[in-house]
Amino acid sequence: MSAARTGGISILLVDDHPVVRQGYRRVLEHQDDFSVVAEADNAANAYRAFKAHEPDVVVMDISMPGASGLEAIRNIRARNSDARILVFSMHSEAAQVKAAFGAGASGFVTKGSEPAELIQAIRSVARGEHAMSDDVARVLAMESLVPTKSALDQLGEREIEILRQLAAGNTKEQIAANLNLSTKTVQNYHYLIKAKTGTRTDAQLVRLAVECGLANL
Amino acid sequence: MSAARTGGISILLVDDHPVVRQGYRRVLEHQDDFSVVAEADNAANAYRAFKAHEPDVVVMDISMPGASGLEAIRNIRARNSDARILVFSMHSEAAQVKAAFGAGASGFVTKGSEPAELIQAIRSVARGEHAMSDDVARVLAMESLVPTKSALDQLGEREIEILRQLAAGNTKEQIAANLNLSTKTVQNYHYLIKAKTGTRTDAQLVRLAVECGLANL
DNA sequence: AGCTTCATTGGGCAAATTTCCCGATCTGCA
DNA sequence: TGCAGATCGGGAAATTTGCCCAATGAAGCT
Repeated sequence: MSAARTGGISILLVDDHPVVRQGYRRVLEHQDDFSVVAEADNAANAYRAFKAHEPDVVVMDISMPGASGLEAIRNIRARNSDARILVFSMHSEAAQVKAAFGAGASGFVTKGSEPAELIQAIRSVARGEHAMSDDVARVLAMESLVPTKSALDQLGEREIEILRQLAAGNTKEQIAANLNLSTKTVQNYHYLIKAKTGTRTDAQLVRLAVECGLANL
Repeated sequence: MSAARTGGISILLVDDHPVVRQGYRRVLEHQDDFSVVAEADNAANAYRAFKAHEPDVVVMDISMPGASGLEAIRNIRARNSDARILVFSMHSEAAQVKAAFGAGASGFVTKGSEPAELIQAIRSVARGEHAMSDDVARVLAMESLVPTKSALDQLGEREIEILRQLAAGNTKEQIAANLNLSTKTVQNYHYLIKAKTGTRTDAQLVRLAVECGLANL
């Protein structure tokens, strides 16, 4: 019997790790009014499963191989603009959260949250509300206080270009040659970029670039 | 009542994501003879929990922030060389599998495996056998047939660990603190790693680490 | 036009880091 | 027993960074 028809909440789980998926399937089904009606391990299957079951809530890990989870969100919303999708992610970068909501998600909970937070968030989005876990809210709140948009918006064109090349693995000499600048200028940009983005390490810079879609690894 | 005293298997779960941990806690406890006696969310707590409970099997995700899971494995084995530790990882890179077994793990299962594989592996290591999931076995088999010249093979364990933390974005000071080394030593390793892998830039190092499954981006 | 702003380009210089070199331990192993 | 290799760190010169500065040019506003 469908949970939807009994006043409960029917759920589609999307995560590429079977054990993990199976894991929180049990956590969720421990709630009497929850019913996991389907599972999917990638974006394409998520869309198919949604069409087949039209669940009340989709709980989705967006970091999956192949097509992006964001793509899956957009596809599902394109089909049913009333779909409730709760993103369940490892990370809580402001850019990722915004991208998820921008794609049509109704909620965002990190895997670092307590199970109770996930359960509560599912109930919220099922009611049509928006929800996010505490840590996500904190990150977004910080973001809104400090006028920092997408981390890239605070960078000029040249800075972005240099960040891109740095992330690509180019040395400062190569970048200077590529852009016809002095090594010193590239060095100054490197410093400025780190200052503006609040990163300490080059590795953090690479991660930032990848997150912002500047570099693909 | 302890599962150990009733002929069952007592388990310590180590994973830094509460929901995920809670998730497979339920998967495991669904087995009548399994009993999760403790949980931990980092390497240090894992060691403490092991001392306190002396479980039959430790199921551990080795990709955790701060001190490495490999370190935790070594610590636990140093205390009780009979400890059975089953690594439960996102990745299945040959180098990482070897490092885990080298550190004293009894088994290696990826999160991409079916729950049944995890359960079976736990039973195996509890009996004192070694175990690994099918995908891990396939990777290792390939490796033994065609010795993959993974860039990691030329690196020692310490070097790999330091590379991992560098790629994660940690500063040398943080790494030194995490591993209880002098900053100078970390510096020397950083230099050595770049020399051995032929990389010039930290960004290239990050890419290398990601390619080898050492870093999750 | 006159003014302010800001992106872009680089110099300077003290402080920090990197680069190589070296030796000391501590292993495992033949 | 003795060798090879991994691990750990010191030393010193070379290089880079961190942070200051100034000059230019292009908008943009009034």
